[in-house]
Amino acid sequence: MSDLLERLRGRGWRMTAQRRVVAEVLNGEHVHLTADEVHARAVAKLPEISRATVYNTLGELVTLGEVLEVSTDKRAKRYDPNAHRPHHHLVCARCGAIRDVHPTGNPLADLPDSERFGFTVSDVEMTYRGLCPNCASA
Amino acid sequence: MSDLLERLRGRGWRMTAQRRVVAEVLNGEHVHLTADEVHARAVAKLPEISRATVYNTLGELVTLGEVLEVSTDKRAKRYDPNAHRPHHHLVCARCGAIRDVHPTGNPLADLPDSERFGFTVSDVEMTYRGLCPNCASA
DNA sequence: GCTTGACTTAGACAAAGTCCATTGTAGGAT
DNA sequence: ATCCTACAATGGACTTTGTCTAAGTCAAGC
Repeated sequence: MSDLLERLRGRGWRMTAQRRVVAEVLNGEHVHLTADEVHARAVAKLPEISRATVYNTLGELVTLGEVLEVSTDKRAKRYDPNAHRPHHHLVCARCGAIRDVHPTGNPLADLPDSERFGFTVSDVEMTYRGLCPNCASA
Repeated sequence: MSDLLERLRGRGWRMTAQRRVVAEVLNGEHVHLTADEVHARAVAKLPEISRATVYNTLGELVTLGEVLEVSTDKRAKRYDPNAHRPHHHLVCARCGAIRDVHPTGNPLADLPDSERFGFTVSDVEMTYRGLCPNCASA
């Protein structure tokens, strides 16, 4: 976590209380929070932080590649602090719980040229859907 | 297209002018429209149709499995009338163009049990990202 | 300890979608 | 053919998620 702050400082980031708090929230719990949840947790640590700042900071972290935006749920973007190991997601269709997963195989190779329509394909994002143990038993 | 209307009627759907128009819009163009675009096209055919009705009808079509919700873009849901042949999506990172694609392989089999966390996994959604020929040459 | 430009703030604004009370109507019953 | 009624549509207020702006604040270099 302090390494994250180090990296950011190394990139010429001006370190402010607000940015530190946002970075701490993301590093603290390895879950996938929405911007609003990040804001709520940030407010708990620094009451006067504003919504705009949280949005700005999240946006900067995404630009810097320190955090990923995930949109498994169609309501709000979620932020994934685990940006350094590529991975996909497994989402509970009922409660929305998200886990990081690492499928085998190379999905990029599974898209034949004839299915590329001239696109330069650079990335795949896979979202597995199902029911988590809790929701399945309910 | 009339088969869509037939199927719906067969399922006890009450057929109204509004629903017919929405179904026609979706069947007419095999592109991925946002709810607002559907609404705009529906208004062209039936000026007094309301936004809420379009949203309701789209939601019902999704529930009935006649149409898929796609959220490749994080702004708005898009609706994919091609619900009967399973497929994935290829999205241009710059202009947002979407194509349906059919990768080879079975991505569900690529998720080992150890990566399922007790979930009952039923579905995968793959989004390939890249640049379309137009945007790549620009 | 100043200065300065980057950062933060609050609140207005915007886009996408939902809710609800009221009005309308499809389709079965008569 | 007409009537009934449950289901559907309407429109406008509301909510959620996110962006923008003008003015104030402060981290860091000197």
